[in-house]
Amino acid sequence: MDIITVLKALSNDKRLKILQWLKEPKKNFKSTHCDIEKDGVCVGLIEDKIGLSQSTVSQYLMLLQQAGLITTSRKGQWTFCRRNEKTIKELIKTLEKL
Amino acid sequence: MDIITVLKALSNDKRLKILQWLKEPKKNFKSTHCDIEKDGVCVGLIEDKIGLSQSTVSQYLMLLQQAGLITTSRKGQWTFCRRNEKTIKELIKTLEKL
DNA sequence: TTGACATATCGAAAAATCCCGATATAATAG
DNA sequence: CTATTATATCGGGATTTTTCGATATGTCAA
Repeated sequence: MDIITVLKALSNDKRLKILQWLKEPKKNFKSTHCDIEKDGVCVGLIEDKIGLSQSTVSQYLMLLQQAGLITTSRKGQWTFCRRNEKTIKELIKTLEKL
Repeated sequence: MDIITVLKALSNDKRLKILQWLKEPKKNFKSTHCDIEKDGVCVGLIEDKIGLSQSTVSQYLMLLQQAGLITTSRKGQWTFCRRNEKTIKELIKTLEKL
């Protein structure tokens, strides 16, 4: 985990929002075509909710992924996202020692 | 505490370094003219150590202060800095709930 | 009050971030 | 194979961040 990369990724209210939403995917997203609990949240659902362009969301998710804050998995035509609690815990541990 | 302001302030390795140094002022700074333990660390000591211009350091400290991460107090010609543990704890709490 | 030291503020160049629309790619339905 | 849907990537304009040198301000000592 690169602490600066992680902190930068979090330093944006839209990206922070995404991470918050992904904490409780079922509560925050509704899908007709997939099981959010099981699969995760697909990119399109985030796009619909956040009020940013498709390309921006795609780039933000890539950023969050590179920081290790989310993981993504492609299933057919969809890319599913979940939080990566490991990095979030690591971040908190690092900040506690800071 | 504005979480985005705090995260932005932390998202820079020099500023993070300053905050780390201020965790153990006595270990990280030597002063001839003041009692670090009692007064805090004066701006000049940070300037000497960090390898940035005086103006940049002054601005970074202002930024950290505005984020609530440090407090400063003027004593005579010196400005002394200390960590503000309150905000750091608040940040950690917020991230734990995130 | 004048000089020396400590710090703050100003103005700006360079780099990074934010965010978009257009376009590319990948997968599926028909 | 082709159109449609989902996502990724490219190129770029606008804004913010990074960092500096120059200058201003504030304080003390002589």
